[in-house]
Amino acid sequence: MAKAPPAEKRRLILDAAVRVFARQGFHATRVSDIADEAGVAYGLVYHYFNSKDQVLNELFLERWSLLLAAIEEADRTARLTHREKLGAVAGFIFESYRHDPELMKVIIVEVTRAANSFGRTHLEEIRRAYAGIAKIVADGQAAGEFRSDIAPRFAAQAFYGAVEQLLTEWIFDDVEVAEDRFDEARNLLVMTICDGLEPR
Amino acid sequence: MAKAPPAEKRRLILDAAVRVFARQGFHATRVSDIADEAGVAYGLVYHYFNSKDQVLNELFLERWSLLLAAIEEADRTARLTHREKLGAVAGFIFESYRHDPELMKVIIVEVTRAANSFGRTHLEEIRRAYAGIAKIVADGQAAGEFRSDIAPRFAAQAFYGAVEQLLTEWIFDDVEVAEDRFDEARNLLVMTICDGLEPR
Amino acid sequence: MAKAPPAEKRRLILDAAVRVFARQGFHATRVSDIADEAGVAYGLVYHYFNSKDQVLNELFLERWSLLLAAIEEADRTARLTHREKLGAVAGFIFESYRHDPELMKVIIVEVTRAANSFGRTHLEEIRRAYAGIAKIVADGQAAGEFRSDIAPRFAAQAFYGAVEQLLTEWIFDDVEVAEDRFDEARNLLVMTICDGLEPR
Amino acid sequence: MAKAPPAEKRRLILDAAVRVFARQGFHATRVSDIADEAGVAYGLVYHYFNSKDQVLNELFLERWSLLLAAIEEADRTARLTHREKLGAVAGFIFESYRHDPELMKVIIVEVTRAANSFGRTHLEEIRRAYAGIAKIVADGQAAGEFRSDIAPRFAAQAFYGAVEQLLTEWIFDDVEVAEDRFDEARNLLVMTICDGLEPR
DNA sequence: CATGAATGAGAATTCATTCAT
DNA sequence: CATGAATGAATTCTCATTCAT
Repeated sequence: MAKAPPAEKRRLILDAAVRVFARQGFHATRVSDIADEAGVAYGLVYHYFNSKDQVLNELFLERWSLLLAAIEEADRTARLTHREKLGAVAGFIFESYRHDPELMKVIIVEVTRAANSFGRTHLEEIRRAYAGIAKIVADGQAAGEFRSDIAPRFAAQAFYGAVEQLLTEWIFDDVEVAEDRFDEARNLLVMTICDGLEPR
Repeated sequence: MAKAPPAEKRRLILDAAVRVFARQGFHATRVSDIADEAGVAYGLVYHYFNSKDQVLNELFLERWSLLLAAIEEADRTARLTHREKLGAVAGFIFESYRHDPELMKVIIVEVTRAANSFGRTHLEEIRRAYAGIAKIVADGQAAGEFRSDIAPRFAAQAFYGAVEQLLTEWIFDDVEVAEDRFDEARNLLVMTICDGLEPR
Repeated sequence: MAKAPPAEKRRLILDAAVRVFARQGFHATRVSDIADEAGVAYGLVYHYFNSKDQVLNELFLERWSLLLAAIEEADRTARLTHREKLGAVAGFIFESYRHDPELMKVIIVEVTRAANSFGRTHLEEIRRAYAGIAKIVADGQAAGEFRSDIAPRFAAQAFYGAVEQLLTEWIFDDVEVAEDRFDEARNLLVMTICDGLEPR
Repeated sequence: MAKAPPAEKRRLILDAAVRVFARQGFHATRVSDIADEAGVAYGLVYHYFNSKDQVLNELFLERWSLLLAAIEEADRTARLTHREKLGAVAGFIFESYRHDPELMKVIIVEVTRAANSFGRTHLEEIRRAYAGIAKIVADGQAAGEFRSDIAPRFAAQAFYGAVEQLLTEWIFDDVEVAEDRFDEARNLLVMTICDGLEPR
């Protein structure tokens, strides 16, 4: 009989933390809330993590590294146009929300939008994503696919800001997002940013 | 001799709160920090406000009502194209940052992007701004100025999200923003959202 | 035109204090509550009184001195039997409640029954009443009207304790006491204490 | 080796609270006083109790339930006359004081006589005791042992009031009560209430 | 690994009292 | 006399973190 993976409770705690962070926010969450939600003893959280902060850090980094990888992959995929690459990035983010809305809520609300706390801590990681998007834009410009009078970095900000704002609305709404909204959001977003609001 | 305005210290406290909230974040700010910064006694904060929360609420509402007014005014100004109306809105927000970056930092970081705390409290007010922008878009569509296959509400989100993301970058950077960046940001943003990234 | 008595507001404050002390208790009453109830400015309370404590002290002493006088008068009134003298004392107390239940509530709850605060402060005054009642009992014993195997001091305690307990019940009930209950209480109390529960 | 009872410190805190409440009164007692007296850390008080109030509530209920049981037992004991039953009740209360004067002080001063705070909270429990005594009187009347022209409830109030007043005197005196005073008090009290002050 | 009792620094809030006008 | 702004000490309760078992 295979032995159970030694640290399955670690995962239990991380997953529970996502749920309570999403529900109450990081600040309003006590360590005991996490333990209760996970069904483990108070002290076990400190057995696996050094602090409450570290739990959030880990959740963030775990997910954010996937985003960075997705951006890089989009960037590397030669058969895609640059517009399609931006679509792939937006699609990955919206898919992430579809897959685990609570985790995405926590990451956005508690980290990427928290300029005074975790946002600052992870600023470098966060900006790596912006840089990745900016690179796609820059390459698109070099290929003549995008206009060149908008700085890539600026375009990346506008793009990412629009994406996050849509997510934020879903988060605020606090209702299940209909399945067809995810693809729609990706398509509309690419359309808006690449084609613009004015008719061609 | 005219009597001194009765509640000048109230203003002193509000202004001091902006500075410390901007510097340390709302959560990390103790009421005594506000009092110290304002140069008044601890208890006076509670003489004028019921709680630390109320101080932030008041700061937010004070400025947000100006934004709502600006959006409405842009909406009402007949001589402007709808593209120009969006430019006016973006311009007002960037100007607000130029005028008082600390206050804008506080409002964005602690309220509009704080979905678990004050963002929720002021959700209605916040959405009033989105609705105002969406109305401009809808009117632009009706006038044939904007394409009609992007929902106004969606476009408003993308627009506002892009604006706020740019502000957030300035906030994170924590360095004085050069004067010419404000107009540039407004123009580029309108260009991006209205014309799109792809060349025409 | 006769000038208004100079310190009528002092009275206003005392009377207001009775009402709020009765309603909320001394500890839960803020000085501002008293001022509000009296319809005067915050600081005026401190113009007339040195402290919140002093307000209560004055209310107590004002009323308690009347009780002491009543006990003495009963004691001095030669035409009364000693049983009638006790009746007069009980009657005065119950009448006091009829006349101003809020004041009596404050005096009993906040002073005579508050062994850790004002009860201790006014212990001497309070005991003066017990001593007065004990003297009536002692005289009754000397006159052969009361049995001599119960110490006067002890009898006085039992008597006063019974009286105060009845008042406490009225206080707890918090409903208007029917008019006929006052005389009834006095008569029954004298009957109980003087004749005893067992049939003669 | 038997494991130490898990919550012995809980008891330590309760006992310490009795001492400090008795010494300083509930209001003048800070939670840190309790912790210091118990020799435990500040926070441990809040580990076991939700608030300072709850500590007092628990002390009260713990002991008051014993009183209620004692009254019921007296009521049930067929071999006793009703006079003896009253004697048993008074005896139990005086014994309680002998056994733990500090606890009785706290209960009387902070609860049963505190009409504006804990007295109100525990009114129902307190009145259960009065009702129990009244039942003994009523049964005594039915048995022809007591006169029937004094309402049982009234008699119970007078009886309990007399008992509590005697305790209050001991409390105020703040000196050790001589051993022989407890039995004497019970006997005299029964004599006073049942036989009356007037000679038979 | 697992438990949860124990610790104690920290922060918000209250409110009696003072004082300048 | 009258006002109410200003002061700041005092105290409760919270909760992250430690640690003995």
